[in-house]
Amino acid sequence: MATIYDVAALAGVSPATVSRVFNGTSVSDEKVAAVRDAAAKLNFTPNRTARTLRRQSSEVIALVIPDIENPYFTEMARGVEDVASEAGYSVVLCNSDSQTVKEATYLRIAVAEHMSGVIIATADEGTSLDEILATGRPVVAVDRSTSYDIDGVVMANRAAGTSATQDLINAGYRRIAYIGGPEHIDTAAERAAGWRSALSAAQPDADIESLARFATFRVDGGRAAMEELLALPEPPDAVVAGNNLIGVGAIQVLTERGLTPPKVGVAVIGSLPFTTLSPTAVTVVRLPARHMGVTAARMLLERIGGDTQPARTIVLRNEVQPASALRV
Amino acid sequence: MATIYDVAALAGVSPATVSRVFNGTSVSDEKVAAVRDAAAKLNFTPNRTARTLRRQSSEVIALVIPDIENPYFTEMARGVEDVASEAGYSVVLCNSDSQTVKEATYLRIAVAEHMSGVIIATADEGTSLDEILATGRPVVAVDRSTSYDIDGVVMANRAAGTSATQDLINAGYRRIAYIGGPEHIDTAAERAAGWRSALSAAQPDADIESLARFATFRVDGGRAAMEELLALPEPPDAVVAGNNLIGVGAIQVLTERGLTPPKVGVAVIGSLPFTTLSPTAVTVVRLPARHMGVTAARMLLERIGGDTQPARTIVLRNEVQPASALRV
DNA sequence: TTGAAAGCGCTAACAG
DNA sequence: CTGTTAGCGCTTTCAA
Repeated sequence: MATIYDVAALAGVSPATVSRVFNGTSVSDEKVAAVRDAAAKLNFTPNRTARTLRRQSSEVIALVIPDIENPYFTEMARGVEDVASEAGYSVVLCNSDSQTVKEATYLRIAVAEHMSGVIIATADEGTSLDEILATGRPVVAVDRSTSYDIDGVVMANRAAGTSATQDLINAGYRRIAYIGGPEHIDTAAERAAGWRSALSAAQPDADIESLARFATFRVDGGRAAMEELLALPEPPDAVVAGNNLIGVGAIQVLTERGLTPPKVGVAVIGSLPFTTLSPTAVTVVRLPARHMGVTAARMLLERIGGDTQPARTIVLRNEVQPASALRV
Repeated sequence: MATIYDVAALAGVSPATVSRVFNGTSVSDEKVAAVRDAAAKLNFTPNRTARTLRRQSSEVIALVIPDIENPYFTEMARGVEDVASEAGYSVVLCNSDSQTVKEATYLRIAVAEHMSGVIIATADEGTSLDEILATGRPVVAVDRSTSYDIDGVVMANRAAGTSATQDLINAGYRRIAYIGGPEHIDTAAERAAGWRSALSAAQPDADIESLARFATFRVDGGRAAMEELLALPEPPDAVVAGNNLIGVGAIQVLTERGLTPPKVGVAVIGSLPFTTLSPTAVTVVRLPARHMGVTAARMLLERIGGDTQPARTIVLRNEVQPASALRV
């Protein structure tokens, strides 16, 4: 690979001038032309590693997510990527697999590779951001909030839980179960709280807690919990799914048993991007995942640019897309 | 951040010795201990940028895929990641969005960042690997084959097309349409060829081509094509979907019109990871995406390790999971 | 086995 | 506006 020295020699200028041309500082027009010519002739691409070493920062941001196979997070990733690449930044996608150990490894790499910032959907309460924050790098939390004083973007989780439940109540369902993610994840807890409040308001005397299940935020979690609920002496006639994958699992089990929605009512918090259901059968509380990514990326870029205002948390509203099929 | 010099000073050795400790070359036991102590005390992490600059290569591989929101590719990414991280490599996921321009940018970054190798599912025929190959870096093609003499891992696409179609024929369907990806993508062309041969063998006199549609490899592509097919004077009674997302789109349209499979027969090439259909309603030709990622990563790692055997192409077999629901 | 020293390619003072 | 120069932190000969 050609270096800045080769270009300088060919263009008859100093290496510093070549550097300046590629960094937009003032250089006379003729020299700019000469340098560009030479660079093109040599097929020169600046060596990013050297630049990074020298500058102590690179135009790369890390995006750490707990599950790369969840469309919710990939949709968010698209949002991040679009904003970042627009601004000349590349995005490195890191899959923590919900493990704080992997998370820590990626965070360490981010520092060791001089990345300019991090957007992270934390695995759980145990996530430590102390080290990365100590380096002064900006970090933005997405989807899940943290105990750190940093920027964040979250969904209106409690409201999502309430709307989902309310829609089912309005449709005439009575025994409305809830299947959520692990209780120690704040999004899961909030959504459950929304379900609880909507349901207990409608049915003050009902035994609500026996209808709650906490699973993993994955398809098999939803399946297992749904099976458990159906095995109850008095099974539910509807269910609120705490995220998209749980929703898929629950619907799969229902379908396999001939209880296809709306025979049993289903409301899902999160979109079902690849659903093959009739669009009117299930209530969906759309979570603006892409928008969350866009917002987070913008905030991070501002911080990278030197913005020092106090930490903000932005809460994104959801949109309810009610099931219109009649109950059977 | 602490540097190698800080550690050296604290441990009472030379920087070179510290480097050796972290690179596994021979150092006396006492010094190893001293260095490790000092490193721990200072919370030292080697600066990867500096190492990369010096070594002219880094333990990072790039994975370039055309659609990060397609579960097929994220499943593959998981396979790559698992193998790579096992071997101490990080994976940078790059989304080309099926655009050769974006692809070229990422390839250039891979070089400029001294990454050790690339696994790429090319956007289309127009993809140029000349530059990256000229740097001597190993490149492995996945999913789609290229015109270059490099390692590759592909699915048995033609066989997939045949099996899918044959299964529908066996189930008694007659007018079996095909919706595939863009014809200039070789996977799409091969799968179509499989459909064509199976169908023309079974129905030598039928006008097959009027039942073929070429769309994008996305949900909306599948939807549009399915609508077109249903608008035909003599609509098909079954359809083969060229990939998972096309399948989703086609099934959505059918469901919306009350033609839920198996009323109209559907065979999908690729898994439907988040399907909410009855598992017996649709024929699925499972493509081992994770396995493809694993295989590609292993091959790449071998090449990075200096393996110079002639380029290999590995073809992965699929597994047909027939619909068992009876035709209605 | 160990240390001294020379860069990897680039940027950013500092001079001019 | 332009060139000279000194490193960024690490690895790797080369000597000892």
